[in-house]
Amino acid sequence: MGDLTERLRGHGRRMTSQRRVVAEVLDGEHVHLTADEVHARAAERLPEISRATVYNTLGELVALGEVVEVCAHGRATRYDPNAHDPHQHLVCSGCGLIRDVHPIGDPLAGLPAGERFGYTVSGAEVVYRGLCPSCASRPPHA
Amino acid sequence: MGDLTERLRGHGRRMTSQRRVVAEVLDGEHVHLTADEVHARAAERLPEISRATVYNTLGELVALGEVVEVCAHGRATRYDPNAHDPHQHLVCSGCGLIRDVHPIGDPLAGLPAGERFGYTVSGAEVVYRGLCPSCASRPPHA
DNA sequence: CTTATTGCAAACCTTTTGCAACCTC
DNA sequence: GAGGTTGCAAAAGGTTTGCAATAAG
Repeated sequence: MGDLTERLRGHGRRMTSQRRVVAEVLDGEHVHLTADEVHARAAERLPEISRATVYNTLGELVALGEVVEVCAHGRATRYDPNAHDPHQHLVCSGCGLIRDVHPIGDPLAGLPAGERFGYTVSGAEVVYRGLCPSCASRPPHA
Repeated sequence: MGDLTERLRGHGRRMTSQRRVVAEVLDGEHVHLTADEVHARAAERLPEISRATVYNTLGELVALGEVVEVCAHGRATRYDPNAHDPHQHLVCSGCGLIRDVHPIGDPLAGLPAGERFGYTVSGAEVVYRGLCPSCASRPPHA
């Protein structure tokens, strides 16, 4: 999978230790980290790395299509390094836990030409909402 | 359609001029306004209305299921008053223009039991991405 | 009257920006 | 060396919060 590092270089970017570390953090944890979490993990290996650089690098990776932004209603944006495996997200309305899921069929198929209003449609992001097992068993009293 | 006003009262809320004005703004414009735009339009009729109150009211309407939050990658959250007509969104990657669209079939049907990981899945939000006619005709040079 | 609701202003959090120093090619 | 990158620190949104004043039921 990984080697975002290689891909960054392949796109004409200079290879710096900061970019390497950010790429390693993303390759290592296949979860959906926030920019701040990426920064924290990166800082364990490269203490002086700045938040700005983490944002820069994440932005580049997103622009290159190597990482996907997952927008989390209100909260901080999360970054999904699993960009090469087409998938969607199942988000718990209770605790926010995100799981990767693989729906059947092409989501684009559901949008007929008559509903495209002249747009050149290139993709579809689906967010399934529900309660994870642990939130479902514990009613949202509080 | 509208009358969010009635529904707010129906949910045991006190009826205030602020809530009425916010509801009217949403009922009137079936576009996807940001909280700030709602505040601006509301202030035309009720100059002293505060941003905090607009946020409060929008939050209540969302909690009551009368309005849907549309999260706009990075930019400010937009509010969709068209909550009673099940639909999805087609977003222009160039300028951010949002259109309501009605896909064929139930989006939930694409997620088989084996991909639900024990979640109680209750809904699906789909964001179709593409370029609107005007952005498609003008290459993203700049 | 009771207490939900408001307005104000300050606090918060996430993300962006300006710029000199730095390091990769 | 040249210029892409970085770190810092400040600024910029967008949204939330605390609390006294206000007004709905």
